[in-house]
Order: sequence, then structure tokens, then C-alpha cells
Amino acid sequence: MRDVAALSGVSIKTVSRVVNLEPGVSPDLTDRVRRAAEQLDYQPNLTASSLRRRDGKTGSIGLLLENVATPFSSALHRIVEAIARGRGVVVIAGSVDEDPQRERDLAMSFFARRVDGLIVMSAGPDQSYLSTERRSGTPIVFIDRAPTLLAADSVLTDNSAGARHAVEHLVAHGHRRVAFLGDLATISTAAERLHGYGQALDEAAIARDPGLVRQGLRSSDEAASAVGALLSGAEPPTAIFASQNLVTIGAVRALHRLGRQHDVALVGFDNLPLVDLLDPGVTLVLQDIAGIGLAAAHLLFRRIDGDLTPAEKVIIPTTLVTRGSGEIVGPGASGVNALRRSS
Amino acid sequence: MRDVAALSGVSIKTVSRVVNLEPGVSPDLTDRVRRAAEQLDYQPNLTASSLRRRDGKTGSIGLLLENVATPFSSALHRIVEAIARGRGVVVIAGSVDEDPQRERDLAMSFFARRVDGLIVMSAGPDQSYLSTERRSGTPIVFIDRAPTLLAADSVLTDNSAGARHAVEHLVAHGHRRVAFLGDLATISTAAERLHGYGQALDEAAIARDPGLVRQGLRSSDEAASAVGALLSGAEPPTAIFASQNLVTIGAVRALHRLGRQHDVALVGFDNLPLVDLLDPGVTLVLQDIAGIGLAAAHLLFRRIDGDLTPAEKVIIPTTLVTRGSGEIVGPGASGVNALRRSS
DNA sequence: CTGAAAGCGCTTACAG
DNA sequence: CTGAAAGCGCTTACAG
Repeated sequence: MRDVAALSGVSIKTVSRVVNLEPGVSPDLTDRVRRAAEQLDYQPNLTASSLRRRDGKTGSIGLLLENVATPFSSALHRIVEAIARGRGVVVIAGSVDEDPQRERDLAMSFFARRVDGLIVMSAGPDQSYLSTERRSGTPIVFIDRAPTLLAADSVLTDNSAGARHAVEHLVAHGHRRVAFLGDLATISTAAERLHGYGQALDEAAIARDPGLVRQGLRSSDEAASAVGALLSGAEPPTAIFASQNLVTIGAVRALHRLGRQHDVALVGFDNLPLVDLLDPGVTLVLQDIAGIGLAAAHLLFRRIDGDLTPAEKVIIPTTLVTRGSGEIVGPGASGVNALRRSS
Repeated sequence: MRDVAALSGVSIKTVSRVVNLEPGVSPDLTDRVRRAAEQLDYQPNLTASSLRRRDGKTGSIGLLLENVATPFSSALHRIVEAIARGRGVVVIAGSVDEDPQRERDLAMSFFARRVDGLIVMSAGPDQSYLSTERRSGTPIVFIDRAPTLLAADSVLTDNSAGARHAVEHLVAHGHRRVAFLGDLATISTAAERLHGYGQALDEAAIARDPGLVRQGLRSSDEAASAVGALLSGAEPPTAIFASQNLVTIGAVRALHRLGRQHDVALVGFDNLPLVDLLDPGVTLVLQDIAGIGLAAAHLLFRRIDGDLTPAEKVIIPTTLVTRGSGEIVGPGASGVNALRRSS
């Protein structure tokens, strides 16, 4: 900028005016500055400008995801990016990998770069490490997982209702022995889904059987093993609720491998490509990823724009998509369900 | 930092020394500064530090992807992030969406934030807009798609060899009418795959039939329609090479819908989850995404560290994974292949 | 309409 | 071992 000012024979302030399209510069000078800038390949430096500017905005936001490469995280990333781009804001994303330390390190690294706001899919049981930054004015929106300590904005899927509907669906098809497959019990969404599973059993007056609940499944292979163990047990389930993406993949794979896919009912959670082509198609509880991402991004930018109203908690509903695997009838089927069985 | 200096009764420079772990500060002062920093919730400002620092590094790199939400792009993102994290560097990613203007805008937006380097999966036919920035010293590595004008570092899949192997595989199974389904002809990878397809036909002395080539397919639905049209034509193909991810999904879906999945051979490109459970499993050409990402990230950081050796071009091979759909034999099968047919 | 001075939060290049 | 001065590239808050 100094060089441009020198070459065009004006002050640095006038160059700043031209670059920032501020009004009130004579056409003559504007032109001279423009030409000098082009000749010198002048590139504005946003980090310097944000350092001095009154609002201190860097035009960047942070996005902490479970893992940028998973379908759920990357779809959220896409939505947030689209909203941010509309405002000329750039997204710095990071993978937390269910590691609270990494979450903290990434957040600090983003704050050191002065992001204007942060969207967090938290791994940790405790988000209090964010409170200092929040107090100093950086807006933070929690996504997918509720913060345990901080009273803050959050956008969450209605996990317990989604899980409850899935299990109600299985019960309505005559199942009384429904297994639950879940991710780490420490992840709030996993806990909520287990809660919904329990609610559905209670409603149907089905006694809970701890032997049918498998948690802590961290990969599709672990989920597949769990299915194998459950089905070869003394009192096997007749239906399975796989409460997460990778877990569903493992369950599908195990059922196919054992040749039980037409025999054991299955409802999964989260979308999977191509499952409509499997035999049977896989019935899934779908999250509204676009809805979550849009709500979170809009909320964050409202806060960045200065909205100081009390923290909001947005709950996004799920949808059950029936494709066959969840409609396999169980031993308790009767009435309408028995009819379906013969169709 | 000024406040910390005031509170601890030392100069700003001494605070800087403590914060940056520079040696040569007395334990007494170190301690006083530490306590003052904690009391004031001091957060270092990396953007200010990089503005003044001699090397000017911001500890951030840019990553231009086709679309952060696609499996290919997001897997690359993950690898690049992992390498960057090891150096305390943050990744700013953006989706180009096959739009050259958007690519340019994103790149400029990253440069304005003074990224230390850039990895680009380019959409445009012309990357000359990057030459100014390159000349001014910002390392740029092209990934997945070769730059047309700029002589620069690049890490690419061996697309034509991958496609050639796929088609050779189909020809070896007795097919002489092999259809090619491809993305936009303007995308270099799509063009290279078409080239490999042509090479394989030439090798086998099979005349090319333009009626078997469908390009510009931008979605799985478009690919599915193309398959429908091809199969209902006068001289339908007996095998299909689907040269891209979404295109493969569309082809699989169309074959299943038409009940032709056991009849028409198919080899796809790029990985798809769960395809091993389909009947038949889908034979795929796999790219080594981790290999591409690692090579690109390492190359970029070498350049950032000052390596000025001539530009490198890294070619990463593909792997053909046979799962059934590509081994359906065609009318020209004989010998070993005929045996396979009856097995 | 234009510009000189001060300063954002930090590091450099010194001097002591 | 410690600090005062200058300056990174820019914007603010003025004065003319």
C-alpha cells in the first residue's frame, strides 16, 4: 500500500480509500491509484486491516467437527461454508476426533487467529474452557451435541425422539426383543438415543434387557462383531436399532454375512448412500443436516452482528424413511402387522 | 500484552519473551508475567505476531476442493489437516463447485488472509490468475487436476492408466461393446479417463463407437438416465465403465432398476461404501486418496520451508478391486473367461 | 477532496 | 537478563 501511494503520488490514506471503495476520492486520483495498484500487483492484506479496524473482524469463523471426512460433518461444513461465503467469510474447520484435548487445542488455535465466531461439535464432557473467550465477546454456537456446563446457543437433532420413533416402529411390527447398538456412551447424542430407545420400550411395557444393549462401538467392524455376538447368544434379538452411521454399516454388513438380513429387522440412524439398492433396503432415521447447518450458521452470524438476546436452543426433528429392513415383522406381530407379513 | 506488561511491571518485550518461550528471562520475571497473563485471561494474537514477524507466516494454508462435502474432497481434506496440525498450521478449505470464478474468488480471499501456501483442485481451464501470487512467493500445489498453463507442483492420480485397466478388464471378460460414462469433458481427470478408455479399445483393436460415450453427466440421476438410454438403444453395450463417483452410483441404480445388474458388466471409479453388499458387488477403480493428500501436503510444506528445487509432478497409481460386477462375462468370452462364466 | 499523525498487538534490531 | 524505539500494513480520528 505504501508502494502504491508512492507510485501514484498520493498519501497512503487515499490508497486505502480507493481500495476500500470509500466515497469521496476524485476520479483522477482513483484512476491513478488503480493503475499503480495493478502495476505493482498490489494485494490487500486483510489481517493487517482487521488488526487496526474498530470491529476487529477477521472475516473468518472456526468450525470444530467430529471429523471433516465423515458424511455428517462434511455435509454440515458445506452448509456453513455456503452461508459464510455469502458474507465474504472464510471457514477454518478442524477434526476433534472425539478427543477433548484436541478440541481444546483446536479452539485455542482458532482463537489465536481471531476467528469472529465458532461453531462446535464438542467431544468433551466439559466446555468450560470456552467461557473466557465467550466472555470476551466471541460468539459460540454448539451444534449436534449440547454443552454440559455453558448456557449457550445450540442447534441439536431431536435424538431421543428419533430413536424413540425407530424403536416404536420396530415394536409396532411385532418385535419385543430389540437390540440397541450405540457409539461411546460419553457422547451426548449416543446417550440421548439410548434414552429414546428406553422410552419406547417403557411405553410398550417391554422390560429392558441389558444384554441387548451394546455401546462403545467405534467402528463398523466393532458393530458387526456385536451383531454376531448378539445373534449367537441364548436369547437373541429379533430386531436391531443401530443408532449411528458407522454402527449401521456394521450391522448391515453382519446381517448380510450371516444371511439374516431378511430375518432380523433393522433400523439405522443417519443416511447411507445406495442402501435403497440393498435387499432389503435399509430403514433409516435421517437427520436434517441442512436444517442444522443453516440454523447454526444463521444463529452464529446474528450473534456476530451483535444480537445479544438470550441463548437459544434449536431442536431439529428427524425423519424415518422406511425401505424394508425395518418392516420385517417379529414374533409378536398381529392384526395389521400380521397382514403385512403375508403381503 | 500491554496490559500484562503493566500488571507485572515489566516491558512489553519481556512479556513477548515469556509468551514465546524465548530463553533468557529470569525465573522471577517469568513467573510474574505468567501470573499476570492468567489473571487477565491473556490470549496471544497470532495475526498481529505474523504481521510483524520476519517470515510473515500466518500458520494457515488454503485448500481449494471441488466440494468439501464429497467423499473424495473431504478425505483429502482430512489428510491435509492431519499433516498441517502436526505443524500447528490451520486449514482454510473452500468448495469450488466446478466454477472457475468461484475458484478465483476463493483463492483471492485466501491470499488476502495471507495463507502460507495453497493446495488447489482446480475447476478452471486456466490457472494463470495464480501466477502473481506465486511470483510473490506463495507456494501452490495442484492436486487431482493438472494445471494447464502454470508449470507448478502437482500430485495427480494416474487417471488414464486407471481407466485403461478398467476397460482392459472388461475386454478380457469378453466385452467388445463397452460404454463410457463421464463427467464434464472440461474436467481434466474426466478427459484423461476417456483417453484411457480409448487406449484400451485401441489395444484390443475394437473400433470406437461414439454412440457408447456419454459425457457431461453431473449427477447420479443424469448417469442413470444415460444408462437407461444406452441399454434401450439399437446396439446396446454389454459393459459399462462409469468413470466417476456419482456416475457410478447412477449406473448401479439404473442397472438394478432395470433388473440388468447380473447381465451388464460394470466397473466404476472411486470408492463407494457398502457396495460389497450389493448383488453383484461393484468392481471399482480406487484412487489412493491418502497417498495423494500426503504427497501434496508434504510437498507444500517443503516449499513453505523454502525448498526451491524445480516443480515436481507426482503420479499416484490406482487399484482395481474386483467384486463381481466387472467380472460378468460378455459375448466374446472364450477360454479362461468362458470357464469363469460357468463357475 | 486529501493527508499527517497515531496506533492495532506484536516482533525486530538494537543498546545497555 | 531487560527494555526503549521503530515498524509490519493497515484504519482511525482528526485537521485542513
